[in-house]
Parts: sequence; structure tokens; C-alpha cells
Amino acid sequence: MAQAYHELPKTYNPSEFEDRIYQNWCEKGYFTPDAKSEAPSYSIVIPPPNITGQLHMGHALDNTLQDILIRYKRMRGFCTLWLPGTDHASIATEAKIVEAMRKEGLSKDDLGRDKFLERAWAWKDQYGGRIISQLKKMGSSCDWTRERFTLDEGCSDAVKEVFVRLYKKGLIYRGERIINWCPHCKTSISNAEVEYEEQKGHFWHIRYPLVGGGGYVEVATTRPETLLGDTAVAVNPEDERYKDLIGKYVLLPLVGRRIPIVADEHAQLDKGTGCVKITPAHDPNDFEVGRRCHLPMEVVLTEDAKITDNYPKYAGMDRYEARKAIIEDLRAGGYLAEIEDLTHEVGTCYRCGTTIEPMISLQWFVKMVPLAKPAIEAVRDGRIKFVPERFDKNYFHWMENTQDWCISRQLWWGHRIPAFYCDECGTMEVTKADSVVCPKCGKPMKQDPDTLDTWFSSALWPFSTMGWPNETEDLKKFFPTNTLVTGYDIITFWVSRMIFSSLEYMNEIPFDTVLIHGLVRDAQGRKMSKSLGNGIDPLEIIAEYGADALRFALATGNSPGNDMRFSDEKIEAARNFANKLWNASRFVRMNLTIEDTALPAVDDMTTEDKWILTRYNETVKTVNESLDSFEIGVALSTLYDFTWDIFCDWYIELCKGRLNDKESAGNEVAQRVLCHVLTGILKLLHPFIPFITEEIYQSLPHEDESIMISRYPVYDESMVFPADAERMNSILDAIRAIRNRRSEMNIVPSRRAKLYIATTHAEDFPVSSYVFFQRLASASEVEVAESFEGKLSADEAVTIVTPVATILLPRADIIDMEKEKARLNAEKAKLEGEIARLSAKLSNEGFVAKAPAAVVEGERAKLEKVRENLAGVVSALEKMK
RNA sequence: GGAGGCAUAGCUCAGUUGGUUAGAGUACUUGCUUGACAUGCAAGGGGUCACUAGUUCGAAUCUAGUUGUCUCCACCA
Repeated sequence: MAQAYHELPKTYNPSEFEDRIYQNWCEKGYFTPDAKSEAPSYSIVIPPPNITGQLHMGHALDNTLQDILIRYKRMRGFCTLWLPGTDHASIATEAKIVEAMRKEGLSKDDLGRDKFLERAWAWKDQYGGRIISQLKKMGSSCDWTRERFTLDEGCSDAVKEVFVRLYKKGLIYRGERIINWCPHCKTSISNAEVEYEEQKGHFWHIRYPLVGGGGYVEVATTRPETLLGDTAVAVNPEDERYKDLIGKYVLLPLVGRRIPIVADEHAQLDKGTGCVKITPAHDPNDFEVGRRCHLPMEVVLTEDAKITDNYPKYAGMDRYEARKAIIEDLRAGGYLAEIEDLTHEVGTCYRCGTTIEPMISLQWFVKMVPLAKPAIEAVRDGRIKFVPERFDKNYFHWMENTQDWCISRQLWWGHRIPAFYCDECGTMEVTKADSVVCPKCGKPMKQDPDTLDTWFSSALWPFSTMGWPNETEDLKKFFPTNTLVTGYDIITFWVSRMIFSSLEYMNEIPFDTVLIHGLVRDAQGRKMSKSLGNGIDPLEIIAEYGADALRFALATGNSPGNDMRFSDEKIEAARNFANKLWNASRFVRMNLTIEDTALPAVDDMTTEDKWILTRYNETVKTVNESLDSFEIGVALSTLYDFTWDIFCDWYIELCKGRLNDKESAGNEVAQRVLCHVLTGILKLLHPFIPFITEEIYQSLPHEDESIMISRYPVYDESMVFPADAERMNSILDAIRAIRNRRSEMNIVPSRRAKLYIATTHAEDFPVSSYVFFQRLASASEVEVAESFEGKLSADEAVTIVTPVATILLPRADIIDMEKEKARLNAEKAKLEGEIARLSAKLSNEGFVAKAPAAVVEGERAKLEKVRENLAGVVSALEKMK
């Protein structure tokens, strides 16, 4: 049943309809998938956007690509699930919560853990809707009714379940390791969260006197304060210089401790003096040396990077104060040999920028090697594919070199580690229960105060959001999911962890395809960032240009995995396209009298109808193929070209004759073909620019309640007419050639001229085509014949040669004979060159013998055409003599 | 230091297993208020596909090297 339709306003103003349309989709429940549906499922994993953040271009790009895929699949008849989520527990989030509380005069310490979490939840509810409303503005077709939060009850159960399982399998352990400690955030942060920045510093060369006299060894350090924690000096076992010192002792300056000289390959022969001070508690390499050589650990810094009470002289000093003091003391004691300037990369906290302090600490770890193995396998054997493929190299590189993953964080806003300790007897229990009584002494146990790394819970997203560990309908229907869309910067953080987590807990891959996109940069190619202030707010773009324009700009000129620049020109081009579509639709709409969407009988169709339907179907084919292979940019540019150049600039113009003649039989035929192709264009474009396509769809005769739930066009061979398309091309070629020549000769369009078309293909230029020449090539009249010999002499006319015809324009007084001759000669030379090139290629035995037959045939046909062209030009020239 | 990407028109970028005269958008030049659209229409100029060598009948495309540039990882006693 066709639906009633309405007028379109004269100007395209997206703000007038985008919100209304979105609300309508929500009310109709189009976004809510039915897990019991028979249709095949297509599901996408999306990153949970941070609750504390504002929607930025990165989100907008992610979101646009995801939504295009989801809408496309939905229109192809899939039951689609796109789970929205908000926030994850992280240092950044907690920092923002703390900041928000500080403004209310509250602090973490005053509140205590329980009160803090209570406030944080209230705060989450207050701010949590913000990013979702922003995503809705973009047209995201998430199922908002299933929105999840990583700390929601269900998700928390999943996290506990996983933790306990891994612990029982021995894949989670608690141990002492060197971790990156942020003295400001007072938490450990993972390697991936450390940002390196170049800093100017010094290399201090320090002499450690040998015990029992006989000189000293010289070591160098950038962090002299760690000297307090030295428990050895290492030399390379191969180093001849120090061979006889191994096993001897040195006296640690300022401290007076006797520490051994040990042999370890960590000390390199060609670096510095070849002697290395070993501080096992404050350096990851030294920690390893300490472990190999069974050295004691000496902790010298507190949580906030101050010297511990064990060193009364420096106790309580901040690490930098202590550095100064220690250097002074070393200098005074004559231990300081040399100070060297250097610039080096220093690790800083990605959140607060504080210099990281490597510290020994009791933390929880996940053993990575057993988890990484099947995850590597899944990508290697093709069960999971990266698009583009080259990103699997990044993935392998990380997976194969990964070290055990420190998962504990000293935060409150996160999943608390489900481990309990008994103060009385030291027993530890790992359990899903909320409170535990010590199995040995019956006393209540205390839960570990730490929380889990944000990626530990995020890694479970593909299934924890669907209700796992319960067996839900969603899980049955939608897991494993199909596609993950994300930026390459997140492959190691999140993608890899989802893969090994899913393989470990579900025995399944989490998704089969990872579509990687690049970063959005500003017009100068810089990364968008708050500190640079070059970020572009997607919401401002939407307010000014509309969500469709934003989506179009993000999806176009964008190939998988490559960075893109965002500029005003791009968004304007996108808006202009929307405007063009709007106006073309308005034109079609105002010429419509039909009330249903049926196509006319093929016999009633004209050549141009068959031509546009052929071109349309070719477009449909390309678009479907491109989207199936995730080439979103290619699909969109194909549609752009077809819509603008073929449909608007040619077909609509070709139809104007029939449309103006309201009484003709052709009028209705033209209406029906126009309406059919336009509706098809709208459907094809809907995943990219959902709002405008819906608004126009509703204004045309249409079958479905909404374009969103209509079927995506598929290639229809019965509507492809190669012969007619070819014939139409001859006419278009001729029109283009005439326009070209007239423009070259500066003849204004209003100056009309009679056209004489000399051709042996008279059937290509039927009487019905004359109107095209009149409307589009400024012809006053058209006459077609095999030859105009005797009727019109060459010096009376301008000659235009196309592959199938020679067109004569009667020479009015505007044309310069010499200029014309020169032009024809130039064209002759060009064609001769082309013939030479093609004949050389075709007479090349290697080419004819080895190239595919189709290619050779194509070249031959081309040569034939060029030869015909040349013949026309030559004869025109001869006639001029 | 290790790994990877990118280099095509003034600018921003496409270019799908090697096969048109290498394409868009934008900018530029010229002409048009043509009854949907000046957010437009028509026409045009503009490229040694970074450089060098190789493979091939044929290279923007494949290989090696060089230069420039970006990213990730690691290290820095």
C-alpha cells in the first residue's frame, strides 16, 4: 500500500526534521531487535564511550561507520544488534569524579569508600545521559533500551566470574613486580597508559669505593636518589676489565652499606663505564637482575614518591628534593665524578602528566602467554580478520611480545578485586561472594581494596553485555558478534584483550571482522586534542550543517585504516550534496501525479529510461559489493557520482521534455522511472545520511512505513539494457562534443544553431532524441542523414566528430576558419598518436600472446574507434581545402 | 634501537588480485540568473604518480634500495 505524501519545503533545513524523525524511529521501536527472530543476526561491538567525556570527532567517526553498517545490514534483512554502553571504570573517570566532588567541597578521604561510591553513582546518573543524547543527534540506531554500564550488576557478575575462573586455573596470580606508579594519582598504571616525553636531564657519574680499598667503580644514573636502594653493582660476565672484581664488595656512598659486585648480562660492555648500579625495587631491569642474582629488595620511596623513614637524613623529602640533597652530599663526599647533560624519554602518566616512578609493589597479574597463544592462532588461521589486513602485524607484534598483565589499580571507581584476606591468620580466598568468613579461624575477612584495570572488564564487553554468565536469548542469537569497528590506536588496549578473553571464557571468537579506521585530524593534519584546542565539536557541526552532512563528511574520502583530515571544505561539500539531493527530489516531487510506485512496462520505456535503469543497477551492484567488503568510502563516492552526475545532471534534464508535456503518454512513464530511481537512490543513501533520505522518502509515494525498514536495493538483471545504454551514450557523447566545441568558440548558449548529424548509425539518433539536442546542446533544429554532401559545404560549417557521427554546425559569422583548421589538425595529431600507441601495443607479440584475450580485444575495439574518429577528422580537413 | 604506515593535481584524498589518455572534491580560468538547485549549470587549464634500480609484453600498482614524513613498541645504569 502506497502511503500519502506531502510537499517538501523550498529550502533544505535539517534542523527542522532531524530530531522529529529520530524520535519517530525510537517510538516505532525500529532499533530493538528480537532475539527470537528467524532472520540471520548481525551484531556489532561498540566501545563504551566515556561518560565523563564530551562527544568528540573520534566517537563521531566510530559511530558513523558503525551506524552505516548496521543500517545497511538491517535493510538487507538481518536482525541487527548494536549494544550501546557507557563509561568504564578508569583512572580518567575517577579523576573527573574527584574533580566534580572537589567543587562541592568534598574529598575522597573525607567521604570514605562507601560514601564516595554512592556519590559517584549519583554523579554517573546525572551526567551519564549526556553522551547518549549526543549520539542520538547523530542518528545512531543503537538499541538504547539495553544500554549497559560496565559497572552494572550483570557486568560485575561477569567480571567476578572471570576473575575466579582464571584464579582457579592459575592464570591470575598475586606477586611482587615493578610497576609504573603515578605518585600523583597514587595508582599503578599499565605500560600502555604511560606516555613518554622528552625531558632534559643529567647523567650523574658516581664512584662507589671498593671495600678494603683499592679504588672504586664508577656508575652513572639519571635518578641518583635511587642510590639509597642499591643492593648491588653489576658488570658483564664477559667484561675483562672487571672480571676479578666479581664477588667483591663496594661501599654504598652516603648509606655505608656493603653491596656485592655481581655478574649479569644486563650490564653492557660498550655502555657507560660498563658498571651498573642495581636498584631492584625501583627499576624493572634491576628487578630482573635482582631476581637472577638473589639480591634483596630495598624500597626507598613511599606512595607519594617521598623518601622512606629508613633513611632519616632524607626521610620525607620529595624525590626531587632528595635528588638535590643527595647530589650535594655526594659532591661533598667526593663521590661525584662527572655530570653529563642529556635529553631522554621519560615516562609520564597519561592522565596527569606526572613522571612515573617504577616501584615494587604487590599486585595482581594475568599470565599472558597461555592466553595469547590461542588469540594469535585465531587471527593467523583467519577466523578473525582485520580490515585492512596489514593491522594483523600490529596485533601479532603485541601479542607475541606481551608480558604479564598487571590488572590491579589503586582506585575506588571500578570492579573491586574479589579476593579476601584474613587479618588473623593470613588466609586468602578468591570468591564471587560479597563477604566471606575465614575458613580457618572463622573471622570476617577483608576484601582487597584494589579495583581492576578498566580493560579487564571492557574485554568482556561482547558477552557480558548480553547477560553472560547467564544463558540468555541475546547471547544465543547474537554471540559471537560479527564486526568490531574501532581505531587502530585501540588494537592493543582493547581488541586483543577482547579476543583472548572471549576465547578463554566462551571458547569462541568475539567477532569475525575488525574494521580499523584512522584517526581524525584537523585541517593541518594534527591530532585533535584539548591542549591544542584544535578539536572540532561534532555538535556544533550538526547544529550548523546537520547530522547528515557530518556523517557524509566522515564517511567519504575515508579508506579503512588511514587517517583523515576534517575541514570546513569537506563538510560544506557534504552539505551541498544533501542540498542537491533535496532540490532534485523537490523537482521530481512537484512533477508527480502518480500515487503508486509501479514501474512502467518495459515496452513503454524510452531509451533514456532504459539507460538510467541500467546505470542505476550498475550502481546498486557496486554499492552492495563495496559495503559487503567494508569499503564504505567507495560505496559513498559511487553514490555521489551517480546521484549528482548521472541522475541530476543528465537524467532529470533528459526527462524535462516529457514532464512539461502533461498530456503525453510519456509523461507518466517518465514520472514512474524518475520516482523509482530516486527512491532507489534514497534507500541506497539511507545508511549514510538517514535523516534527509527518510524525510524525502516520506514525501514520495512509498510502500514502507519508514525507509529505515524498507529493503535495500539489489541488482536486478531484468532492468539492465546494454544496447539501449550504449545508444544513449552515443547521444550523450554527441551533446558533450557540441557543448565542448561551442564553449571553445565562446558561443553563448542562447545563440542556437541548426544541427546536421551525418551518421551511418541513424538508429542511434531517433526523432525522439532531437529534443535532447535542442534542450541540452542549444540546437534550433536537428537533421539526421547519412551525408550532407552537396547540401552543406565544409567551409560553411563547423565539424564535430564523434565515434559514431559527424556533426555539422552551420558556420555563422562567429567562426574563425584558420582557428578551426588548426584545431582539427591538432586533433588529427592527437588521434594519430593514439593510433600509433595502440598499434604498437597490438603488434607487440608479447602483449597479444600473453595478455588476457579480453584485454587484447578491448584494445582492438579502441583502435577501431579511434581510426573511425580520425577518418572523420581527415575528411573534414580535406573538405576545408 | 625494533616494527609498521604514508608519499598521486595548488590543497584534501580515491585509485579493489599489474591492463583506459591516472580520477574526485575543493581552489583556479571562462561562459551562463536555462522554471529543482548560484549550496547551482556548462566548459577548461593543472600530475615525470617522492627518487633510483629491477621483475614484466605492460608498473601509480609488484621487488630492492634511497629520501622525507607519521604512528606503535622497546630502551635509555
